[in-house]
Amino acid sequence: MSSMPGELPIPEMADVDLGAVLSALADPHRRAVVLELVNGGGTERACSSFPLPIAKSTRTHHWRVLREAGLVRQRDAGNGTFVRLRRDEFDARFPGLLDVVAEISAAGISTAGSAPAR
Amino acid sequence: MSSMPGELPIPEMADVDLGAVLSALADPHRRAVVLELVNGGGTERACSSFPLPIAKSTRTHHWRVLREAGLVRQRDAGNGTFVRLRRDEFDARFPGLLDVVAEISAAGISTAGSAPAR
DNA sequence: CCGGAGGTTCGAAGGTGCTCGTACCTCGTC
DNA sequence: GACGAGGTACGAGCACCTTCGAACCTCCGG
Repeated sequence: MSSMPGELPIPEMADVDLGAVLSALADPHRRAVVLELVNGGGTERACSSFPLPIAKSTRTHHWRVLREAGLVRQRDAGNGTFVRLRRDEFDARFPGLLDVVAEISAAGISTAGSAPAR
Repeated sequence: MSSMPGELPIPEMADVDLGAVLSALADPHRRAVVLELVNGGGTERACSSFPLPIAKSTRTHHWRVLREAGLVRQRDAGNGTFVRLRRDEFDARFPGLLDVVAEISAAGISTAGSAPAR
């Protein structure tokens, strides 16, 4: 439990369940967020910088789900909150999962121009 | 739409959504089944051969979910039904996903202490 | 000091998912 | 033909998920 200043509580990676992870990634909004984080290369991002077409309170809900599924770490900094993928930890516990999901999503989201088999 | 004798209707693989797949795999019972099928190497198996501790009607429900998520093909043969992974098709559309999930699950099922071969 | 942007909490509504029991069907077997 | 194993269809209960609005909080900037 990293009780660092502003750091929101997250589960021990060893306690994270694969079912919870898959459930978290099953939602389009959450998957889109994780996608951007993966493509962002481990950079920390402001929660407000994601163009999600949903209410504020719904966002808070989704951040909690992602946090409790062990996917992200969230930090409270003054007037805003920031998220960071738990890349290394997560990959150690679920090797290849993030990469595979990211690659598949990228292939499906592509501007239908370079999309292969269809 | 394979309307073969006894073949239950399944979606075109191109129409299968990643979210539906992840949802399907998020359930422990369904994941266990898929696991066994993956480890079974493409072999067809009787639906009744899975030791699921749930009611008959609940099984039917899970088979439908797996079918509609594009994961399995189901065949009605006389007094029983049989399932088969849509291995090749699925891998073409979601490369690596089954392998990754299978490997992670296998690692988690092991006696949780010994470092499994990786 | 005041306003607004960013977030959280709470409660509620609507939908979906997992579960079951019951009823019913279809084979294969005796 | 009767019976049982295997399955499906249907309805119900229950829990959870997603969504929202309203109220409230905390900062930063002017």
